[in-house]
Amino acid sequence: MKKILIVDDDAELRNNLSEILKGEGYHTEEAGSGKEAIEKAVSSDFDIALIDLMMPKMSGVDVLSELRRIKPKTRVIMITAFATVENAVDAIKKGASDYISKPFKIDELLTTIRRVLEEARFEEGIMKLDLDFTLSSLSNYIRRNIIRLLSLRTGMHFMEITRELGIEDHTKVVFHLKMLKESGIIEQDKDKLYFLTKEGEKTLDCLKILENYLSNK
Amino acid sequence: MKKILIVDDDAELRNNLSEILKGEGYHTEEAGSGKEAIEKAVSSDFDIALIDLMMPKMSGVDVLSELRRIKPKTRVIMITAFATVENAVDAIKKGASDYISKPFKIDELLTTIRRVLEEARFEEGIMKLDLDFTLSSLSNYIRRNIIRLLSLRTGMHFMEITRELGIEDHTKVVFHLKMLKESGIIEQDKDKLYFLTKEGEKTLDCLKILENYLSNK
DNA sequence: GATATTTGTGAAGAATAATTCACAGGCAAA
DNA sequence: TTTGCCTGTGAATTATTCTTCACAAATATC
Repeated sequence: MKKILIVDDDAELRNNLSEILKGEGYHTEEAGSGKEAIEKAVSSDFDIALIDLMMPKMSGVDVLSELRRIKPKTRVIMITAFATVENAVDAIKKGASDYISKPFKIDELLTTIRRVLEEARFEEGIMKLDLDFTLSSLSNYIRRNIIRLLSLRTGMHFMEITRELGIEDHTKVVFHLKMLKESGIIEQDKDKLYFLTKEGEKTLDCLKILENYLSNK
Repeated sequence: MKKILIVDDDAELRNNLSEILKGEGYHTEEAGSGKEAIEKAVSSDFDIALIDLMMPKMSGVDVLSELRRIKPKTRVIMITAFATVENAVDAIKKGASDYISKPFKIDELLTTIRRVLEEARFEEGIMKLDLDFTLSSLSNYIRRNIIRLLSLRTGMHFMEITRELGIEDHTKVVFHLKMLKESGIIEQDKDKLYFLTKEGEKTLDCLKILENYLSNK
């Protein structure tokens, strides 16, 4: 069940929203202030936070910023009575997923929530793919060595790599180079020199992190 | 061929040592000062550095510290004329692999070198194994999910896990649980509850690190 | 231009990992 | 005692990954 945090200083509106969302099958919690919102967010993982822009003390934008910092996975939908382009753009820039203005039709809100959840699901899938890719690239000893080699001496020829690895059958190296190329970890320039891509450097970082972590036991 | 860097301000001793070690089948290079030693170490990977503790300007301990920083894989054997417990302990604490005092019998030195090389080989093997293990455990989606599950809710029954994963064929889960058990990542108590081991928590940490790293792009 | 070296392709096969299926002991509830 | 669910085993099958081999285009070298 998806969890939604409702942040608004208007208790009646909070209650109404909460009832409606519960009726739609969501789990909801309410916060009457920015401070309360952050406290609840710390102790629990919400899928979505509906945040009123205009609140006394801590403004909605402040709550947004803090929430994004502590729970980057929680999607934020900003709600406000005074819709201006500036406010909206500002909120989106600061990481809000969407922005709707009071008074809103409840269907509009529900649609927005569903879309944002769908987006989250999709992006999570993308991340899963990235992780799979990275891990499967790193899972092979030869590929790890190729990555390390290319990080030390950037721009190596095929035969250089093969010899450095001490592998007799060059087509074996071709195989792993191809895999790394397909994963976007390495690339070749016009002179056939192999390089680590940006992604490849990130992957190498991951490897180093793991090695460090495992060696400091 | 193993590469040894000899660091001593006494040119004659350097030469003698170098000749002997070459005779034993090692590749050697010489450095007459700490500065020179670091320069050579930067541009080349040595398996072992023999460092005299007492040198003008940059002391052997300073060379040791710097070398450990830039080339952690190079093993260091400290050599000194004035063997004191304090010096020895200090050097070992700072990462020297061993410590011998002048005048030394050449056999003593050769034995020490062989032992240190053997240790290095062993430790490298262990680390490679650990890394392979960890990566292959993490390389599977189902296993990653099991690890995550057990980190959230420690001590789960087999069927709980299976249902939570939404997998119909329970024997599939058995397979991955068995693999994780064999890898020492999870274990079962007398009530058949599954738990993450210490190693498992470390593995989970690795996973989290990677996820965080990949998501903040 | 001939020859050698580099940099590949594609298919077959071996090795390893993962899934599926048939079955079974243990235990708790009816 | 029977029924049903939990927790498995072991073997057969399928999928995936890796290696090997026979061959070849492109480039460099003599």
